[in-house]
Amino acid sequence: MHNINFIRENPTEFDNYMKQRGEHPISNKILELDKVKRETQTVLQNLLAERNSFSKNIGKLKSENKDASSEMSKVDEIKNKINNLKELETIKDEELKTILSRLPNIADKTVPLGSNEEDNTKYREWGEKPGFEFKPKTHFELGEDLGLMNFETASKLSGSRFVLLKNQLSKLERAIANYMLDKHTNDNGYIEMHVPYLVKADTLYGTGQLPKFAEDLFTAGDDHWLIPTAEIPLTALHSNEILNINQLPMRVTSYTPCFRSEAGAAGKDTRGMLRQHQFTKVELVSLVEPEHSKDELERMLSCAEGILQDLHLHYRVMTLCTGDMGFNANKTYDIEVWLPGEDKYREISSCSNCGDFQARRMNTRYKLENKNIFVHTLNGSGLAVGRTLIAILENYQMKDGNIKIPEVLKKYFNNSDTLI
RNA sequence: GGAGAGAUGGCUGAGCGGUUGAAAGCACCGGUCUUGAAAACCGGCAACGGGGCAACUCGUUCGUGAGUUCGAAUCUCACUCUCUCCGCCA
Repeated sequence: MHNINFIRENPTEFDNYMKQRGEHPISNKILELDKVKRETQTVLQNLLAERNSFSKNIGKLKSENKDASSEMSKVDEIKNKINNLKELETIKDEELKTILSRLPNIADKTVPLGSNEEDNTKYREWGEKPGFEFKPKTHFELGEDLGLMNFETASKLSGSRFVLLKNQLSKLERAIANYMLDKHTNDNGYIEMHVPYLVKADTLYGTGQLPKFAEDLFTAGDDHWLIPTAEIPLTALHSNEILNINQLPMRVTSYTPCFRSEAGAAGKDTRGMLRQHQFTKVELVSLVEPEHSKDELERMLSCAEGILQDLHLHYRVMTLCTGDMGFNANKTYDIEVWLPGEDKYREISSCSNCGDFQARRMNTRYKLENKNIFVHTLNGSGLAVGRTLIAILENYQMKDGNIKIPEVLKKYFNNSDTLI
């Protein structure tokens, strides 16, 4: 949610920012609504003040056993006006909120301008593509050949975009998650959380998924929605609260399943387990003071990169351009891991600074010298577990189709060198 | 699922339908005292919004939403949540 004061003071600048994000100029409409609302509010409040003073007077007169009928009839007159203005104010306020709640965050100055992923820029890269003496297979070829990855059974149970992992692959998924959580909690200062996977619409509004992106979500009825990422419950932990400054920075992590309808992705990545309705992810979330959020984004990115480095997986970091960034973010880095089977880089983590955009929506503030200040929120995958499993399969495959186990994961496999 | 109790400021907790935005205590901030700290004492301390250059002022908010009333934290209704007991249960 945007600060209306900023729009009042910088309407043209605001429109330019929105244009970068692919929106039409709208500040005129916003300011007109804002003006009418405020004018209405001023008149309304004066009437309320008048009514209150009459009412107080009535109370006084009655306690003195005097006649108050003329005061009472005056209040009666005011009442109609009050009701009409109240209605008008509510309507204008709702119109305003409808518009504001659907506008994306403003991009940071350091974000490259652009309209789609073609315009993303490379921030850095690490490692190099592994060489193979044979043609590397895709993860689903490897998984199916090993008999440990099964799409038919999953689709029998649940339809398309689900997968069944068996035995050592199921264990690998668990080992990856454990490794990530251990690292983030032991070395990176994150507190592990076990969170609800169903949340209320209010919560999703706060983090920005609603009202605009309802079609991307699964709902379980009765105002229960399946989380598309642990970012939702983690970021909203302190919604409608005023934190003490010594609670910041707050760094939390959680390993959860994520549920996404993939509404706009028909026909995309239909083979394999790259794009599923359900996947697991270790999520990182930070709440920080405004002046620290830029540094925190770099820190978070490094925490995510650290996992890939430990796994010796080659990757590059992309700075998303204004047109490719998500709704909430003022800046986003995507980490793209190299997948030799696909012969492509694929997103395995996305780290975003949301500034105070989400904090305004969910009303999370902290107290500083008697002032209440919106926190800045950041979220990042550290990492997507399913895609990490894919990356390990494709990068650690051997000619015979067996998979080497990365050094740091061996402890979860009785120090075995290979999966089978 | 059945029966009962409750929801008030950062926390605990008072609150006859009429200066109650709300007592008191704790916490917190400032000050006095002290070599320093503690204790004691004094003072301050809700949020959001409108108007104003400002001092300031007005409005809204006592779980949420409706209603009664000239006036609601206080009365009525609905909903949500929490707690206790019983039943069921991973």
